[in-house]
Amino acid sequence: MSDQTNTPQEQDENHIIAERRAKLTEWRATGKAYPNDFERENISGKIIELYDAKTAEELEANPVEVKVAGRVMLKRVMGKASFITISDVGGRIQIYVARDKVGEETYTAFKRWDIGDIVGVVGPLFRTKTNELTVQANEIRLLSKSLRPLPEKFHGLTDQEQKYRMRHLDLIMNEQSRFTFMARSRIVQSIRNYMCSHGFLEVETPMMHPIPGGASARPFKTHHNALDMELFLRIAPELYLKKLVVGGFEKVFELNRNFRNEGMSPRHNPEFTMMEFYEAYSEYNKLMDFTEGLLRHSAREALGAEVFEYQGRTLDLSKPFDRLTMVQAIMKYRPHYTVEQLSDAEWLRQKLTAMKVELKPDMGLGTLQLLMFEETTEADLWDPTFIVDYPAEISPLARSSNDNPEITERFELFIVGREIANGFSELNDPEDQAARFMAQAKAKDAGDEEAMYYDADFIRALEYGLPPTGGCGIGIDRLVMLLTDSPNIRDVILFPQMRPE
RNA sequence: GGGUCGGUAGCUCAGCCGGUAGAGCAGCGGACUUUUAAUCCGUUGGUCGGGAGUUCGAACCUCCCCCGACCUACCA
Repeated sequence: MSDQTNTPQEQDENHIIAERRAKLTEWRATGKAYPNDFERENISGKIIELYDAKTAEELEANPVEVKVAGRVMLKRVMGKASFITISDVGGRIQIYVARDKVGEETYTAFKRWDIGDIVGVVGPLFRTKTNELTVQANEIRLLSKSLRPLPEKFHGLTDQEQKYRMRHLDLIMNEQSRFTFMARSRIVQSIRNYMCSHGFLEVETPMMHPIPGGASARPFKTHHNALDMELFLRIAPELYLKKLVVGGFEKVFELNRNFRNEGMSPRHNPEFTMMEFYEAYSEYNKLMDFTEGLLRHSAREALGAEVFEYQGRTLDLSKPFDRLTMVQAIMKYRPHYTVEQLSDAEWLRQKLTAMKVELKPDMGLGTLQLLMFEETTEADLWDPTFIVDYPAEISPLARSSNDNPEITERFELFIVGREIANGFSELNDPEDQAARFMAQAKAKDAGDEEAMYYDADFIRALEYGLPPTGGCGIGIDRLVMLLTDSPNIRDVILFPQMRPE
């Protein structure tokens, strides 16, 4: 396909692959290789669910014939009879293959098939001496030849890098990985259900933006040939979603990818999944209530529990989440600091400088408090905690507090020391928003690469009138990490970004 | 960016004080009609991540580089 694709000559070949290729050549010579006319009718897990309670006698009295297919995971040949274990989407099931049943020719061919091959089997269920529910093969066919050997059958694939680079192999070998991604699917489904059942409309807004907006982050750039224009992969859907609220879709959500051209870490992937929702006539306190409910719902759907273990430590989503300002949070977790100190910009400056935090001269009290919070407390917020009242200067899209123009009606939710969600009462005053954009544009000119652009199109939309609105984004990958006990974001992304091999 | 650990057969891993490479699984040949990581006998696989150096001799010691994991920092 592309230049990067290995040609057959370049592919790593070894004697095992050569041996399997030779078997494939034999197979081609004897008939149709890779047939697609096997009609699979049963799934292993379902068979076990339906018939595992049946005794050997019952199965003999009322034979149950099944047609199963799957990948050969284990193979035990004993002369004229063999056992194999095959794996399909429902799990694993054992097959008994006896020469007397399948015939001499098939049995001889079967003995040359390899672990990793995909086979189709037809026959009745029975119980072995050790009482394992097993399919007695009356027919067995090779459906797909595997040219590459699977990892060692007992230890499986353990190399983290290989698991990420060859997810297909990871999924073949590791039950845990299959479980994680099935759980991810259930979590995403449960979020959709929750949103839809609360009257939200799911929408899709552009991934390619002429002006990247809605967050403070560096974007990926691309180019549209026909329009001969620069485009950016979106860093957030926020501005488009608010336009939809202007348009009268009062409750909308979008569950999809964002792209940020920044560092990678166990908690950051360049493309990640976010669920953003907006609700007219809501505000940040109501959003926090709703977000709590949503997280409990997905925990129940995914795990059946609101209290569970994360990385060996209990995580309890059932209790009401703490709601603290940054100063309150610092004082709760670092009681040796006083309100007076934390309200004193000069004191904070000195303290932060001593902690080797880089400060800019124009940083206000709120930003200094935020830095202090990040430095001392953020990582310790294991139990779910909403941090509220973010400084206006770093929240250019959020509505200012009615009591104090320096702070906004904004929250971030922290769980196990990580940011999981970010929400606020939306800034719906077009003139205020225009002024905030101006300040951002100025910061960008001054060299702040993450500052926002002035988005005239968005201002024009606000000028038609955005109702009072609350909006929130939830990091889906990080939520899935919590609910699947995964320590690394790459464990919950099927094909995480990797350096080229 | 910094720190720690690692890269040896297709896979999982040993390899001590420097003496030129091992096991299990997989593969190949053989035995075996109820096995469970089947077992038993025999057997084929290696640019020891790459390069330079020290040495009579390097998987092992030194230096440089590449790749990865984890921690940390940065970045949201």
